Amino acid sequence: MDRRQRKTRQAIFSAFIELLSKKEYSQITVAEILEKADVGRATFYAHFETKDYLLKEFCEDLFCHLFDAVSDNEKEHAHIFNCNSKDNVFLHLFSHLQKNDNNLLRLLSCANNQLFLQYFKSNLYNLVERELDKTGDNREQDLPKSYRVNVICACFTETVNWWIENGKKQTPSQLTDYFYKVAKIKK
Amino acid sequence: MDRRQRKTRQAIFSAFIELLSKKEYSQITVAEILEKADVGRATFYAHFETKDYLLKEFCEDLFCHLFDAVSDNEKEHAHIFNCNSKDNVFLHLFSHLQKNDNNLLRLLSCANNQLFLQYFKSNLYNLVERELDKTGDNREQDLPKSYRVNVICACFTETVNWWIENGKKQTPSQLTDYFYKVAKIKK
DNA sequence: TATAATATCGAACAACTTGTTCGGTAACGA
DNA sequence: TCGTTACCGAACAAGTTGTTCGATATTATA
Repeated sequence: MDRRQRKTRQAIFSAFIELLSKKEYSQITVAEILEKADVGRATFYAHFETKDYLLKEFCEDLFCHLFDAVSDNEKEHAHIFNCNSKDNVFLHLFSHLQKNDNNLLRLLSCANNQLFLQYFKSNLYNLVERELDKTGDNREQDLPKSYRVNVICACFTETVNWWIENGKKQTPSQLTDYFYKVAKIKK
Repeated sequence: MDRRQRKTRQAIFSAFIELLSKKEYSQITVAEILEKADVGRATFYAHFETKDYLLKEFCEDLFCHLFDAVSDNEKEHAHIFNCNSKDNVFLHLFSHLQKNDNNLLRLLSCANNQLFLQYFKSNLYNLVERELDKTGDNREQDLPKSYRVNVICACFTETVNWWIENGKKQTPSQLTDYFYKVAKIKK
């Protein structure tokens, strides 16, 4: 990718983040993004078909990085973020969230949180499914597997949401503790 | 309220429901609503400040009816829907949903479901809190009460969501059973 | 360094959307 | 019956979206 393209793309993403933390997604206009990113109108549309596509690509970038980091840790027990390799995946996720990687928290706690939580949840699904398979947990309860996975995802998401809305007072390991209590997953 | 006002309001709501089940909320224009409702532009804006206010009032109408019905049942053990008064509130809610009162299911299962699930959840909060107080459940676990309530709401909402997305195969009492298993509320 | 490719600019553009205004008409409640 | 008020419809300004174009600057590459 051309350096100019990278720069433009980054400028647009940065402007977008800043605006998102101030106002609702639907209230943001392309003109505002252009001004803040200092980018021409035609250039914007050369990168993104519409504002919705900007959001989509933006979220994909964001969450891919987060979940890739977690998955890498799972496989190689060591990755770019230098986490404790013995962490379980959920503690790991909570830790990344606390470290505020990629301004993720800023987005999850703004007025647009529902939008991001949605993306967040869908990324979570595979992770939870893998975790359940690993522990053989789902056989113990007389519940459809997809139901159990969905509920656990919802619990995790709600844990993050609650944590943010209540001032982020708990540590990642406390959150993990809470989460395991309500989700009742085998350790 | 003037009969003309009632009729106009209802016409707009109906048009809105129909459009919502076909396309995304953000893609719906006021002009489309006007055409389907057969109502003048000025009239629309005499009723609702903006499209967002239309959504807000619409949701309030919708969920107030549902949750009022449930609350009434709780208090008086008999209400307009002629439900079994011995039902617990959650079974009661699932039953109403299955009966498709007020086209709620149509809305909860369309592309805009997140929009409504959000409203749904906020209405659920008080209900769950009351239920926990009644059973004294929250004292048993070493978890903040607001956290527990939020998680239970999320579980309920996710149960509904999962049920709809998987073809509504379960009965209300099965759903209640599932829900109690994952939420672990005292009966 | 020279060259070809291409990303950006900026300005203008049509099409559409939003929310308001206003005089005339019809339906309503009392 | 009569005064009130909701509705109509048409027009309107302001703002937004997405496109087009030629000119300019940056880039990768040979």
